[in-house]
Amino acid sequence: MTDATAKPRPTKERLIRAAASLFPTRGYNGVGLNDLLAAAQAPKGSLYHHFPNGKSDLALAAATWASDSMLRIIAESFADAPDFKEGATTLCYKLAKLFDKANKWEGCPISATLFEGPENTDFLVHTRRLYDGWIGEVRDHAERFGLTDEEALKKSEHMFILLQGGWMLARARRDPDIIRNLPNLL
Amino acid sequence: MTDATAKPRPTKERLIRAAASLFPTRGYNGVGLNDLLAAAQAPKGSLYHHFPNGKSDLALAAATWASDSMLRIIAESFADAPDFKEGATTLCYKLAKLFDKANKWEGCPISATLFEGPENTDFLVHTRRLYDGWIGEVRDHAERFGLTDEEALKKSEHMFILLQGGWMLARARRDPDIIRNLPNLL
DNA sequence: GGAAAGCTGGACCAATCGGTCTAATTCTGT
DNA sequence: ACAGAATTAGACCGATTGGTCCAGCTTTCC
Repeated sequence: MTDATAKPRPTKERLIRAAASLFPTRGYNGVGLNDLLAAAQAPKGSLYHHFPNGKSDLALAAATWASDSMLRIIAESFADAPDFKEGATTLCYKLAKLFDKANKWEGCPISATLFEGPENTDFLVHTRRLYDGWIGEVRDHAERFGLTDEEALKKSEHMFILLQGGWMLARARRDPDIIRNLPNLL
Repeated sequence: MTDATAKPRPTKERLIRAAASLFPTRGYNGVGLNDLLAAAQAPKGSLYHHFPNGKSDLALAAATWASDSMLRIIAESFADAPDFKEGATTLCYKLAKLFDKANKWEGCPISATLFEGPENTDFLVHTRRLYDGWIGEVRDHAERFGLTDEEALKKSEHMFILLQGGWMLARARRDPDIIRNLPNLL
């Protein structure tokens, strides 16, 4: 079946990727363990070996993994930008492209995964930390472009809000252009 | 138990109110029929009498009901406003107050209820319609204040995006002031 | 008063949920 | 080659899920 030379991804990573793919589209409670395990091609034993707390552990890990991807995209977008606004524009175009490509119309990987999970405090804290990670990454670039600390913070929070809100409207309308137009609102 | 003179709310309405209260906090899949029925103090038979398609029907009705409440809040906010920005500010303050008061930190009643429901097309269509209802209501007021059609549309979509994104950040941070500050980003 | 319609109460159902547990298997270092 | 650890495989579990169904209670209307 699988090519003998291609070594398959380790199980733990397969689980995380499957979770990061499923949770944002159907939400934490909308995805069952069976879906997860089928998508990851892993048996139940492996799940509870790698994630002793089961589903919730996996969800936290998946959200972190997805968040790291986003941090990378943010960094790439601002890396070669001449100024903040161009960086933001690049970022929005990259994200819109993801929508186009996957045609999956998933929600924000953090919000969709963590907001509707258990009332657990861990989930709330984790959500906040990951959000702040995004905002912090954008803020760093804003400061790099000469904005004062306060300006940079405001700017990055503004960017975050637009992204989250635009994401939602784009999802409902199935229209990635909404995200592409976001920088005009900055 | 209940005052004999006070006639209880009809069952159908109790179900809708319970759904509109539970779904936004825990999401469509996070709320079971048992929770719903317990909160509404109604037996299962009543649910399927009033909503033949069960949970999904109820969710659609609850989202519509919540959306109507929001439309009313929007109208009230802009009714006596001298200009668009003041109307928007009043709206944000009203919404922030809801957060303060209920201390429930629920999500947007439409997004939380409908986005993670069944893959059903009805849900998507309904989401879009309700969203457009909000945007349309704001747009009407913008036009009333003399903006051109195009300006008004842009403004109202902008407002919507800020509201959705700000709502999310406010929820994660448990900080209603984020919503109060939204008009400054317009 | 009586029949029909509207509504309620809840027993009951198959399917699925998240989770546990243990035996077998595979990997690792020596 | 071998021991011990890491990992897999999946049978199994009780609880809960959304949904069906019907007997009975009210209400309404003639």
